[in-house]
Amino acid sequence: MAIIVNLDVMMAKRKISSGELAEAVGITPANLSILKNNKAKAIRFSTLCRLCEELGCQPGDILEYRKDDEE
Amino acid sequence: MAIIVNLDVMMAKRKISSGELAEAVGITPANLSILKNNKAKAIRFSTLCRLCEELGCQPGDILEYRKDDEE
DNA sequence: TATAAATTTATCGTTTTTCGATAAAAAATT
DNA sequence: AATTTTTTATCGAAAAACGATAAATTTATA
Repeated sequence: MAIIVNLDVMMAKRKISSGELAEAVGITPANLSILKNNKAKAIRFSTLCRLCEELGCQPGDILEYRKDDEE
Repeated sequence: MAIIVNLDVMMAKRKISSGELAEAVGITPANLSILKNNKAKAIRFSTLCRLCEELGCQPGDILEYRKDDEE
């Protein structure tokens, strides 16, 4: 099982690029990429907060719990 | 704005105590308490994962983005 | 109400991980 | 093909989780 970071969906909805989102959220594009591609092992609430704010969404729209055998 | 950790709701639904949940998830009751009472500033996906697994829920059931003026 | 149990708070040390800065590689766009 | 965007990688510093532990507080119970 794992936690999946699903930023792409909301980014597509808001029509915002990685560069723009990184800029808006205040993290480097490199770090956003790590988050976006499930390379991160944790997240600060401050970062999650700014992501939700910028994307106008809830943590549940970004984070997903998935069992190994699912999907 | 802030990220709110809302474990109580799911714990009540599953009728599980803090002690039991800590035990099941594999963290100390002290650390679960910190998480549960919004004293944590970040969370490891491995911990969030085990919480979701044990409570049979999604991250969205536990984490909430809330604007300062709301609620 | 007194006692016991559960939960919360606090501190310390260690380990983990974010995150910035940066550069290079890869991919996508024009 | 050239440019832009995104991803990957590395390094170091700062932040924070987390365990262990103990004390304080709250809650439950006899």
